[in-house]
Amino acid sequence: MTGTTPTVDPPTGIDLRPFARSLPMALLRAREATMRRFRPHLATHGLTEQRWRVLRALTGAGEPLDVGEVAERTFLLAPSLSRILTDLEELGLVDRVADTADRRRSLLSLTDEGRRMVARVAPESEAIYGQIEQRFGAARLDALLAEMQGLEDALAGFEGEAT
Amino acid sequence: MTGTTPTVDPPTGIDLRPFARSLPMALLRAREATMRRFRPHLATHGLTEQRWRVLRALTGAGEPLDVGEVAERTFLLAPSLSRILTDLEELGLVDRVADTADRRRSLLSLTDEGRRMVARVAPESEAIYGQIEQRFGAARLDALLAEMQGLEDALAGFEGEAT
DNA sequence: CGAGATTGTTTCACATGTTATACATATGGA
DNA sequence: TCCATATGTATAACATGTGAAACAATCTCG
Repeated sequence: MTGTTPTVDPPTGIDLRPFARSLPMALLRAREATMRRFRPHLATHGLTEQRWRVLRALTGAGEPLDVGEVAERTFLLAPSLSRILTDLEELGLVDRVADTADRRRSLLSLTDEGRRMVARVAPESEAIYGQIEQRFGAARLDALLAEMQGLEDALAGFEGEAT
Repeated sequence: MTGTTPTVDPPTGIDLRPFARSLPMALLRAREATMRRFRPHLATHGLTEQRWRVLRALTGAGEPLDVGEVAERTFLLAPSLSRILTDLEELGLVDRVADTADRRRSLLSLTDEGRRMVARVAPESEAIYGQIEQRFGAARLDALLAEMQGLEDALAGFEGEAT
């Protein structure tokens, strides 16, 4: 390190926060450090992170969900989810039927094979999570999760303030 | 909500952490909540988040950087960075010259136009960051950044423990 | 009832993420 | 010198992120 200056001062004279103090970068790095633990495990089952999120959402629901509901729970954007559902259907893990009440909707549920996949993947996935929890500290992790929720809350809805 | 059960207990009998307690999901949501503030601003200048990261890295460096150095600082993978550099070169914002000492490397620097772009974008970008800091609390934000660094540290290097 | 607005989902177009591989240049010995 | 290996970067191939637009079914209100 070169000193205690909190911001860089490049030749252009532009005052710009260094990456080390950038919240988006910090969140990105932390997430990558975490996901690096899970990806290889999921890959051995032919699953991507996002496909796994969809399977998880349907597992936790206990009843068929429409696409919008799954999008919210998995935090996937509609175009991504649409493609992923096509794949999961072809893999025989997810079943999609039209909603009789509102034919714009399709209702999603796990197939038996989908449930077996979840049953195979979940234990090791939870074990990896347990390792992370142990390494970082369970209470500390809870506090971190709470603070991130606090950040979301703080940032929710101050759209047009800089006008 | 249905109760105080910390984990879902779906019909399959699979014990799986709900999304609300998932660290990867929390990091994803927090990052998205943050980036949602910056993306429209960057878009008005024709910049994506990643292109902006490259410009920032070169601004802060003060000297030409090779591609690997930029990849590390921006946390971009080599294939993504390679494509982005092609774009930034075509936009006239970044200059790439072969390293005479080691011709495998190319050295990257901002063009004058690149510096002008940074000078245009940086002030509002910092202003948005300031709003976030104010909303969430500066000290609280520092603490959150420190904890995420702690998470990275805790997760660094325990690759083959679950064998 | 019927045209217009709304909603759920998909498609398009382009940028990036991710892994594996190719390519060129460097480097370290036999 | 020459080969084997290592290193820096780029390409390939596929999956996802992102914003905009298309599409079909539904709703609303005159």
